[in-house]
Amino acid sequence: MEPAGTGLGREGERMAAVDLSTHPGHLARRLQQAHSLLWGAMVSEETTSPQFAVLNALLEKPGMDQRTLSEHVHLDRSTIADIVARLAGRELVERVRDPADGRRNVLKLTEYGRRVHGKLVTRTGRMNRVFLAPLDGEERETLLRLIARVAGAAEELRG
Amino acid sequence: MEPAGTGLGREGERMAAVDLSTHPGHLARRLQQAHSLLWGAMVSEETTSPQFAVLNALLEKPGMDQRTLSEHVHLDRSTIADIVARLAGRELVERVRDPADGRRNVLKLTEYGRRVHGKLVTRTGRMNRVFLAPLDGEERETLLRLIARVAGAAEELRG
DNA sequence: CAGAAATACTCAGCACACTGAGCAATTCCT
DNA sequence: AGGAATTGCTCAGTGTGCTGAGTATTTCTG
Repeated sequence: MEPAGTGLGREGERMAAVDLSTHPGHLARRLQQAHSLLWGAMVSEETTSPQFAVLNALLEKPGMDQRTLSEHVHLDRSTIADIVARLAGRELVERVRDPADGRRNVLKLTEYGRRVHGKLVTRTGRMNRVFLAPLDGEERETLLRLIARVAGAAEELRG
Repeated sequence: MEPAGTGLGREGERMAAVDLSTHPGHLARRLQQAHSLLWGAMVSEETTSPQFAVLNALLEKPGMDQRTLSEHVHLDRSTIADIVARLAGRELVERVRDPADGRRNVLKLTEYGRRVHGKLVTRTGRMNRVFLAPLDGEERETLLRLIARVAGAAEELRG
């Protein structure tokens, strides 16, 4: 299965360097980085992609608390707190303490937040077409499906 | 080509929420995050995946300066400086001013750095098998190839 | 050879993303 | 009802990753 898998170099080489282009983690980082650069150029410099994910989730399910939101967009509770604080500071999101349960922050989009989301949806569609331009329709679908499968499985490993 | 592409909601909905699982950027972030979690559990808590990429590049081409290194691993010059500083602090990497060109830092692995790299290579192989376990052999190859194509093309867009 | 351009790096500032510790509020159990 | 466990959030600390400004060194040009 592995022709020269362990990478025993010739002569006195102790351990050969590895080809990073076969490492999914390295590729994932490059992909994410390339995406975030393109996002800044084609979608928005103010609102980042994770921020958009939060806006989108809150449009779909207003009234969520931060924990539920964090599960929804697959982000850490602390990270969500940071992002929500920034969005609240920019008046895109309204965050109020739940009077019925004093632990929770109840989150909703503001009218302005809905407007911004709408604008970003359009631009995001354009950007995704450019981003995936090197692939044909079937390849695009395959890529998204395979990433979702690997990411989903890895996320399962630690609830 | 797009059955209901623009997402015009029924009734008075202004702009429907989007399905993030069709957004490569969101999936890329999840993939990277899941990977980094698994890395911490299966490979190393001290040495991160980008740090390993740097060690690996320096094993392959000792004597590089930071700029060359940054192109090699697709990381920013500032980010490389941070990472190299951490690795140098842990005595994994030797960083000396080039006497022939006082602008450059010449970088090399220490003997200790080579030992650490060797240990990580083995563990990284194990981890990658677990990470990609949900896919069969052909799917793995496809996933890596498609990511590399999209990332490479996007990196081209801005030299 | 002196000034200008290019190169390599550093530094500050911001955003994301995690862990672990701690606080406050609620719920559960006796 | 009262103490324990759970839940939701915040805060501090670390690492990754970018931009933009600034510094030092080398190279290019007149």
